[in-house]
Amino acid sequence: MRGAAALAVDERLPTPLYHQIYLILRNQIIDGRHNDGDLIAGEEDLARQFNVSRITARRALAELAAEGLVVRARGRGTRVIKPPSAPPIRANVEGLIENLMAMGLKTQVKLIEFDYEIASPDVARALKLEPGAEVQRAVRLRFLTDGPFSYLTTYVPASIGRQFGRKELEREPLLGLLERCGVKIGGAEQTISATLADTRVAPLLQTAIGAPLLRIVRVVHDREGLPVEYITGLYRPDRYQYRMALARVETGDRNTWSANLDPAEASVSSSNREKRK
Amino acid sequence: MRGAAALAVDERLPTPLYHQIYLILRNQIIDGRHNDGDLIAGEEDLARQFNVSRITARRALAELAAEGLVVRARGRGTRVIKPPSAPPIRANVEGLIENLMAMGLKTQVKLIEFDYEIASPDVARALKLEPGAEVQRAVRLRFLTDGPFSYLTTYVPASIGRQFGRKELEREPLLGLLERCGVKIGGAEQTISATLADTRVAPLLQTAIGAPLLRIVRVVHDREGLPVEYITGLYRPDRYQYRMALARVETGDRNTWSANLDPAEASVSSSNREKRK
DNA sequence: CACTATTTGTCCGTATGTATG
DNA sequence: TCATACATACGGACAAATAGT
Repeated sequence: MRGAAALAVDERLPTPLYHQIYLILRNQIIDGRHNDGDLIAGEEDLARQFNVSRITARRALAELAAEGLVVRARGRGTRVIKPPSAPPIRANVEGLIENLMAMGLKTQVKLIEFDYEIASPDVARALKLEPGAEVQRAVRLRFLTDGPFSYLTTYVPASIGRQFGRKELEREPLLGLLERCGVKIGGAEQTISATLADTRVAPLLQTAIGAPLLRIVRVVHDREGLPVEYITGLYRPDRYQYRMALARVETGDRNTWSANLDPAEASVSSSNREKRK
Repeated sequence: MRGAAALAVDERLPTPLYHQIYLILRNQIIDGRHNDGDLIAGEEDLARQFNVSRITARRALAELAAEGLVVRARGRGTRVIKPPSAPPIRANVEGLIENLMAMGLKTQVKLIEFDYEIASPDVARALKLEPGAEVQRAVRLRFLTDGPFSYLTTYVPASIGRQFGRKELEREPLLGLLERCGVKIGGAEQTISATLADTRVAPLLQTAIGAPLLRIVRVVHDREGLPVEYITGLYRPDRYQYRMALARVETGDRNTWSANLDPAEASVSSSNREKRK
């Protein structure tokens, strides 16, 4: 009895009802709960389901139609249009760090901001600098053929950053620049999370304000464990996803679980779907 | 010249202006751009920055204050209140799959829905079942001490799922149940992405509609490569983050990059911050 | 070819929320 | 606080296209 699960919208929220419903339906379609051409609930049905007026339900469907997720026709109902499969173009690399390099080489970059500034508390802590130390800060946009997919803010200790400038950053991946500065990169730690697009990044990433973004914060360190780069990346989830394979590894006689990241790769999907007319 | 970057709100969006501004300020505070007790822009300043009226700016600040992110006092301005550091409690496990098991054992689970149904197209494809095959579907909420942090929807082929029921699902992690059914788990593939909380999951995760969520879609397969479980998990990013360490590995004489996930772990942070009064 | 049921498209009037000055 | 403008949401009514009998 799936339909019995209480679907509800909340009138007290700042978001309009029609948009709440739109989001739910959109999720259902993207999650693959329908086949291409499937008939979905009409205006009257939706209105009953969500306990709203027909006009409100109608507007939610209109938003879906404006985005091209459904087609509507009088007397025929509302039908789901599945995107032309949008097969994820995967970077054919193995290994995560190699992948990071390959990404830097295969995509186009635009340098948005570049300056030297006093490290903010969080940045200083991550790079293990004393408060007040200077860092090089760069904001870059990364492009795929069909548009921007990532917004990267990088911090490098000024001592290292002085050895290259704007032009190098626009041409080469930062990891490569660091290596050429004599930094022996040992590894990295990263945290994957999610945020919303605010008014600064939304226009740059050509997405809507309040759209979900994948957020990856990474600290790269050299072989001595000294941090050399602090980067936070915001990614459009429709164009970039983090893919990895987990393999079970038997360790000795105990029936313990251990794991290993085997063929790890970030997949870049090229969906050309647009937001909000 | 960081402040010069054009901050703007979009009037064409369905979200009210005051709420857009609220989200921006909230992000800035959470991202650590201020220290505890820092003074932030007042009503007049905000109104100028975002090109809105003072009342609108005021309301954004009022929402922040209601959430406890700032304190406001006449004549003293608006000051940031940093959450009590909220140190992420890390699961002390090594290895990703082991981690998945440990998570299942250490956290509380509530079974929301449980039924058998015909596999939707995407589920059938992921589990390599022919269209129309039956699957066991379970929706679970996972709790930390301070509240829910993940919403999990799992699909298991009915042939396997018939061997356990509701009670087992509430007590044991699904991976353990599968093992006891004779399934030899070989590994998994997962994709990490981001979405928005819709009206179904938002109340369950005790978060706002439209809040960002980490989304992990995973297919677990046995040693023959046959899929045995399809799971999509939605996670509150303030309570659950995906942490991993990347290590550079020298492979032979070529100066190539290879990578390995070494001490991988998911960190669970216990922030007790509440949303929307 | 009706006739009908269904479903979308369009219109009205009204009440409330949002935002400005 | 007030007046104004616009968006949101409701209920109801009718027209137009489609599919089935």
